[in-house]
Amino acid sequence: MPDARVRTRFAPSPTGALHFGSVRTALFAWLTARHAGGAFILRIEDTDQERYIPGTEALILETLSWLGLNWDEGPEVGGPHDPYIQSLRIAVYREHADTLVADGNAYWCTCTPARLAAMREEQRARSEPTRYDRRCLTRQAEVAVERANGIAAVVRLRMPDGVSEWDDLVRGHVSFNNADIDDQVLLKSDGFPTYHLAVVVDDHLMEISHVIRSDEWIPSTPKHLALYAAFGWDPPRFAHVPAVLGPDHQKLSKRRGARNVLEYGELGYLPSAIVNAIALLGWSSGDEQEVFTPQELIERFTLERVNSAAAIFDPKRLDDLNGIHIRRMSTDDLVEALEFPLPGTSKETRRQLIPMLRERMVTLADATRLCAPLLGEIKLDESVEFPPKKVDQATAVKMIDACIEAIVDGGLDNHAALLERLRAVAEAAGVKPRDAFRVLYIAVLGSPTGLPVIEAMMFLGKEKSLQRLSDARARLG
RNA sequence: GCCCGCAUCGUCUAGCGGUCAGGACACCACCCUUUCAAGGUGGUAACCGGGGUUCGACUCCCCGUGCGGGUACCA
Repeated sequence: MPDARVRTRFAPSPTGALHFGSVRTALFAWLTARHAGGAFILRIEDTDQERYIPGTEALILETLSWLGLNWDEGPEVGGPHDPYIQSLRIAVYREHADTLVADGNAYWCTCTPARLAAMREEQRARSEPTRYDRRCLTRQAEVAVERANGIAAVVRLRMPDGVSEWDDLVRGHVSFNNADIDDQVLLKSDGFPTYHLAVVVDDHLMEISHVIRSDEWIPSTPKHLALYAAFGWDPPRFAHVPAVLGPDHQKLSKRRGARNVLEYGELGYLPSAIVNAIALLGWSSGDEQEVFTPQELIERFTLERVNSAAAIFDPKRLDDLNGIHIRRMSTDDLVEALEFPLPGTSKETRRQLIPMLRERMVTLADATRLCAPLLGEIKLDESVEFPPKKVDQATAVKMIDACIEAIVDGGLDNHAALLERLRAVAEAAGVKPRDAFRVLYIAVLGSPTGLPVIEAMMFLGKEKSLQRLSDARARLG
């Protein structure tokens, strides 16, 4: 159902590069917007000055762009709700916090961190939930004096009584008893808002219709709902997507080695394959299709089909999908994509290589290894048996001599004739072609495996091929 | 401690009271084959445990267990 009113956002904090977990959340939000024909907004949540890591903001934009997750409003492109960087919107949050205090939905608090810590410790000891005891709420006149005297103060949400509940698009009905929920700090003593205040104010002001975020936010949602109610605003729909776990069953995190998604590009993974792989982490189409282009994903994706259980990322699955996406690429696109793994080659050279390469790459980087014997000299590897197993010296000599002879006679243009002639020699020697041909692979490529040998020789040309064959012939004695 | 969530092959998942529990990755075998791949065919492999509800539970309810998350003047 096209619905231009659907507005989703991805709101990362610039505290590090994006990993598969965060990118998947971004993807789900992007797909939801694109599926509906709505808008996708990017907002930078940099309200924590302590954790800010310079440069990561640029990294985030680069990652999303590389993956093709384009945003309609946000950094670089602007939009009607500019700025989209929270540290530039401090006045807005401050104003809203004042309103909350004026209406009695929030209050100033001057409790010290030390008192708070002691309080929580006692609560734990009594098996009670840890939450602010509202000491300052009962002494607001004194707090006002303290503030006037320059004592550090924060604004806390006055969590209402009752129950908080909502129908989560992936979880279904969720409810919390408000008595278990803390009076959250909304404005820190440094004047910056906490996430909770900023996210609600911005999501409302930016007209976000669907808040799609990771499920670690579930316990905070009652606080957000209380804020919407306090402001008199309609809350958005919520969709809490499950976590992505690493092979150790722990949540993906930078510490513990979760890779920066951009690194996958350097390793030769395609954006479309990565998008496909992470979409399948928690989402399924409902039929048996598992290979999707980004466009197909846009058509098929709905939040209702997102699974609520955490998923472990499987690199093998990405490899499989990457190979499939490479095989489905057009030759022109491959010519471009191969420039990085095959530096210094011409477009024409890459075009010639592609037919041999296409079915053999898991990542684009495999092209480097596979093409090395064709683009440079072969390296003699001591560990490569020559002649190979199941082939005796005499047969090896016959294969090489026959190959040299055939090339001298007929050149390299007639692929079929050359193949036929070599097969005949192998059979006459009583050796299976599969074994006998290994001799040629080692001679021409330096390895018993690799690109198809006749095609490789055609690429190398007559002179170079003959040279390698006679070098190998000499090694056989 | 307190609160919340999740639970099907090793992994990602389908399933929405009655199925031989399906697919994909990985793995194994075979076929194809100039190597390696790719492709094709087949195979091994799962409903966390215990109670209910029901004529009948993977499916609904409860308890337990396990795992994850929250519990901050971090997001």
